[in-house]
Amino acid sequence: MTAVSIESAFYRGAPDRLEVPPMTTPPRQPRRKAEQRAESLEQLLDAAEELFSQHGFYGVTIKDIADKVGVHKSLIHYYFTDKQEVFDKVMARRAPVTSGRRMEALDAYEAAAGGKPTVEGALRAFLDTDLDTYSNGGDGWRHFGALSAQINNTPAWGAEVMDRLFDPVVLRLIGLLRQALPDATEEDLFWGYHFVTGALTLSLARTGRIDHLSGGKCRSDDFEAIKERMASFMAHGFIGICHDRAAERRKQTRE
Amino acid sequence: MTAVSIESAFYRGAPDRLEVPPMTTPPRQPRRKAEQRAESLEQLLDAAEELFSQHGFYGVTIKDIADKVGVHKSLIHYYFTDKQEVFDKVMARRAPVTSGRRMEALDAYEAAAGGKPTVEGALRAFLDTDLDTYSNGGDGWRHFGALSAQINNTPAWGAEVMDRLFDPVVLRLIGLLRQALPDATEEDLFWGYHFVTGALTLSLARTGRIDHLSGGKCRSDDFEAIKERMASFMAHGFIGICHDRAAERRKQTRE
DNA sequence: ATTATCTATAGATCTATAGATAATGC
DNA sequence: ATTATCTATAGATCTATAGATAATGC
Repeated sequence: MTAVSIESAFYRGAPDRLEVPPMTTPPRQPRRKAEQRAESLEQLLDAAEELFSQHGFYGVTIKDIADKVGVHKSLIHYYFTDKQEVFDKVMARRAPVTSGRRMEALDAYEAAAGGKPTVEGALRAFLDTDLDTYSNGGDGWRHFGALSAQINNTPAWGAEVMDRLFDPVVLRLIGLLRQALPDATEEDLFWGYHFVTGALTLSLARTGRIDHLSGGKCRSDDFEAIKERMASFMAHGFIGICHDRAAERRKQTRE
Repeated sequence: MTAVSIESAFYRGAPDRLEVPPMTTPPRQPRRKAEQRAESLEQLLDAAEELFSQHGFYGVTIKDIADKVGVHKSLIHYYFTDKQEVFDKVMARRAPVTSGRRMEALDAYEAAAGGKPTVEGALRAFLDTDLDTYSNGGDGWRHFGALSAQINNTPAWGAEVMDRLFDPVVLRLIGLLRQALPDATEEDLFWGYHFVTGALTLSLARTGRIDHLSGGKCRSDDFEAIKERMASFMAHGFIGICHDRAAERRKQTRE
């Protein structure tokens, strides 16, 4: 898999300068050892990702991860210094992808909106892009989503690192919301975002709670149903409180 | 503390039949051993609650809990059969309290609304009651809130038990929302609740994320700020999507 | 010659239990 | 006599490391 991405990265780069190959010669067949290493690493990270997402950092042992892949537990110490590094690499694998995609979507939306972004438009670029990533990305993204949801509510597990990584996209979204709602206070924008991210986080966790609560009418896995409602719901929330609270401020000023 | 609540439960019960005391004689001074047992139990549950809320079920050892209280770790096995029971009793201590208070608040609101409940009114009974519980309840409730937030996003830790306990209040809330929004589909009501509970959960976790994201303008601990916005924000969301989606259904029918 | 994987093992920690000790209860 | 707490310890498990073995690389 990684061998494939190395190849495609090579072929994607600067196709108009083929006369300068960056390395000696591109290997015809993927080199076996590099391939083996990449595969083992990926399998271990996949297994760790799934187990961490189900039981949390402390609920998983190095042996659990190795057993799931079918290798000896000491192999983990060959590829990683300790369990914390496994966890960190699980995070480092996908977090920049979702951050990058949302940033691009917000850039594209801002360009398309021509100086007049709407609340729902900005939220759609942010939310629907992410919901697509997590719903079309297969098991790996599904587990990563559940793990992110846990981490989001358990700051002691190194949420600060995650936060710092996502800060730029979030501030980018809030910048667009500020344009769309010039009368909103900063506090209202940030609290609104807080509500949005709480709802998104719970969605990524796919707990199955809504399935049984609704008697089967809704399903945690139904990200299309979430996409149909979430951006619109939250946009009405933003606009509503800004309107209500601006009216209240005017009333207080008059008194 | 437990001695106190036994006493008050005694005095609260049927004050018009004082001639039939249920036990031999109410003890003038609290009995020392019962008091000691109750205190130890409470201290152990307090310590467990705080530690679990920070590190999760598997991140806490029996020794950690005992050390925090200053007793020997084997004492935990005297009061509880195993760690799982400690965890379960931590949950059993406060979960029924928040469930009961919200149920009472919804009953009171329905009676006061005289057949015409509003979305925001119902949400206020549900949300503001809970936010009050968690913000005025001291450290114990603060830790329990953070722990609940973790569990909410980690179904493998016995969230089903919690769910079943909270189902009645949630369905009660949704019943009121259904009255307030007779045109809403069941799916819209349940997904709307899903968004609400995600936002509430993140609030209870008090992660500090919004503090640093907003550069200090908002604080995770500021439950008054949340109360000022949350019910109103969510009510606008509910009304908004029901309106939008009903319009869309009419449009599709016409085509 | 280097790399990937496994075997063996040390040392720490964790849960759980049996039984001793010190306090309160009647 | 009963209850609350502690001591001692067994057995399991966990992390981490040293070193052997079996592959691939040049």
